[in-house]
Amino acid sequence: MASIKDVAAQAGVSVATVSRVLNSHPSVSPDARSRVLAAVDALGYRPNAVARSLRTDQTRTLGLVISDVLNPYFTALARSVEEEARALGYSVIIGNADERPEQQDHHVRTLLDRRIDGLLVSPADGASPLLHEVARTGTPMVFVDRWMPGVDVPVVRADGHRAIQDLVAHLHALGHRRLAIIAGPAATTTGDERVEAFREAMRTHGLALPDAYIGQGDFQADSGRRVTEHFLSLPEPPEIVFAADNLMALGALDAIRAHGLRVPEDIGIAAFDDIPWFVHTGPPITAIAQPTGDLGRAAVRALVDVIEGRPPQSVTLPARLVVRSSCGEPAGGPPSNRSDRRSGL
Amino acid sequence: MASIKDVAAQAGVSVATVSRVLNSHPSVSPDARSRVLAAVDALGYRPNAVARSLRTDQTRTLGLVISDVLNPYFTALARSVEEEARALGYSVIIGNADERPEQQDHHVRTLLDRRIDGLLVSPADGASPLLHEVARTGTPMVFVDRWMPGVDVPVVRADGHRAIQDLVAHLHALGHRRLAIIAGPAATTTGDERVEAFREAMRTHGLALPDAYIGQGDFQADSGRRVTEHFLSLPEPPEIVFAADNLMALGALDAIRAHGLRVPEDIGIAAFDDIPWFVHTGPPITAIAQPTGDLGRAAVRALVDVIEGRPPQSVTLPARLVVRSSCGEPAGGPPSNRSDRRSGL
DNA sequence: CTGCGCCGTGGAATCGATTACACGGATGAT
DNA sequence: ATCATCCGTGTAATCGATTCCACGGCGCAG
Repeated sequence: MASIKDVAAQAGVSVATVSRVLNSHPSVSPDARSRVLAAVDALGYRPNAVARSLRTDQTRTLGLVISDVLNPYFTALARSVEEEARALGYSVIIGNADERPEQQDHHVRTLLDRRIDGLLVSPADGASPLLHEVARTGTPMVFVDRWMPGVDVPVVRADGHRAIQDLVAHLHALGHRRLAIIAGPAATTTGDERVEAFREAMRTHGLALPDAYIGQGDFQADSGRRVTEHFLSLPEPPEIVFAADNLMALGALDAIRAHGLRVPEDIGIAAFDDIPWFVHTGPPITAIAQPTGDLGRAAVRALVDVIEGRPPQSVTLPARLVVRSSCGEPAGGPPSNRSDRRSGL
Repeated sequence: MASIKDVAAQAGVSVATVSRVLNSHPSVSPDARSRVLAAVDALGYRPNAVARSLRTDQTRTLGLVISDVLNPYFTALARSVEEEARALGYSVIIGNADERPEQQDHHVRTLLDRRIDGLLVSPADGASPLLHEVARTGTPMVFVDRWMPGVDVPVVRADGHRAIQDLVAHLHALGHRRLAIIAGPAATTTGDERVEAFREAMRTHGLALPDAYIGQGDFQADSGRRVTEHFLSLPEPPEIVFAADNLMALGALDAIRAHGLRVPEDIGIAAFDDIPWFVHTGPPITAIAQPTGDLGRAAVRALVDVIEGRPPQSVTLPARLVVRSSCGEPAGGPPSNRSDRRSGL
């Protein structure tokens, strides 16, 4: 592969001049510039980003460590992150933690070894010493979706409090009283937060939330299955199961189907995260939608602000309830939810 | 951030010795080794991968350019690719083409600029001059899922011929005669191939496949919607719509729902690609499943073979039909498909 | 006419690693 | 005792870029 030396030789100038042309430095004669450009073209020369990074101490690359690539919520996030980053002249390297703290740390370390300019993380684990260390050493970092309490880093996330209140109000209005939740890992802020918001909403509506109705999941489908099995085995099973993410909702559906039960007649279901498929499940699933696109864009902007020395901003955007029929037919009869005419994918 | 010089100073040795310890070169005294290790630990030193790559001319990184991150098939593929690569000591940088040739080329170029050791591509476009060029210059490359005819590069993919034959046989047995297909872009091999296999299977069963029943899609949900609208407006609409990927199936469902039609009573649906949600759609969708995990692993192994100078192998694995109820109840009555008890996500 | 300053350019240092080569000392063979 | 060998180590070249500094030539002002 041709190097800058080859270009310099071909153009009859020094490497310094070639570099100046390539970086559009002002003081280069039109003559030299065109000879360099011609040589670049002739040789199909492309600057070696590795060498350039070594010298300039910047890679124009962002690291994004997401909790799970198989989760449509995170891929939607990843997509908007990459798009915004590209628009700002950065590339993105994605690391998939698979909800496993060791794997998260592995990716963080690898990304740091490659000297990425900044890190976007959705921590799979509230207590990673490595991430604490990273924050302490001043590596530009922004948390997205989840965060770590006590770490002074901008956070970009959606707030589900209001939407969860709306959800419980909706369920209450439909006559449901026994509501259960499949929680995310307590080690994640989103896990905690959603349970707390749910608990609070239940209190607001004068409903009890017994411990038996709080199942411990891990944001993966299997745990949704397991917890739902448990709910169904209770002497008095819940009327509604609310899953704290879409994959656990998938698992819950698996379990319900395995028991030969019908939704919503025998048991209702709702989920945090809205995905295109929820429109077409049997029945369509009531969900809380997050503004993934805005989240991704805001996260990148905050991170780039840190990197380029501007004061960054934490951002919290509201999530919103999307009512479908998985908890019983909303008043007014047959499906008429206009927002569902297109899946938006 | 501490460099190798700092470690050398701290340990009282030269940088060469530090490097030797780090690369477990044999001739280092136990004493020096332990002093270096202590210094590394004290300083929290991590080798700069950028500098290392510049010197050794290898990055131990693979590039993966997929057609669409929002497509669960490709994220499943990406996950298995990353896993296998990690097992072999490589990292993976994912580029998302979004089914757009320019964006694909953008990522290919960026990856090459970073001097990745090898490239895994699922070409969004049959004729990218850039990819031709890359193949010609001998950059290690392997095609996965889709390929480019006439480019001499190993291909790892699933073969759907047999599964499509099985699908048409199944539909024929259910009494369906008017089958339509939503094809992928003709510029992709998978697009072409699936139509051809379908056409052949129709012929085998003595069925006609009029041009009006071949809709042109682009592997995205919107096109599935559009093509299905068209099918439904035909004087004699098809009894079954077969979508060449899962996103177009999603779009088809959107269109069918918008028309207030029921599946499978009014119209049946089947899809290429199986995803966990197909079990829970209303009704569960008959699909052709690809062995994504094996595909990803085989692709990485083939690529690493090329990189490390071993003879690589093209691999073709069979896809298989998974019958559910979206085309009508299979003989034997109510759902009893054991393979659907768990979603496998 | 002289001198100052600017412009275009090249030489060389630099980034942080790896590694070829040289060198001194110890060891073993004769 | 002598010499070859080997081991552990350090010096310095190198990878491919960027960028500081110096230098020659030219234009312009005094």
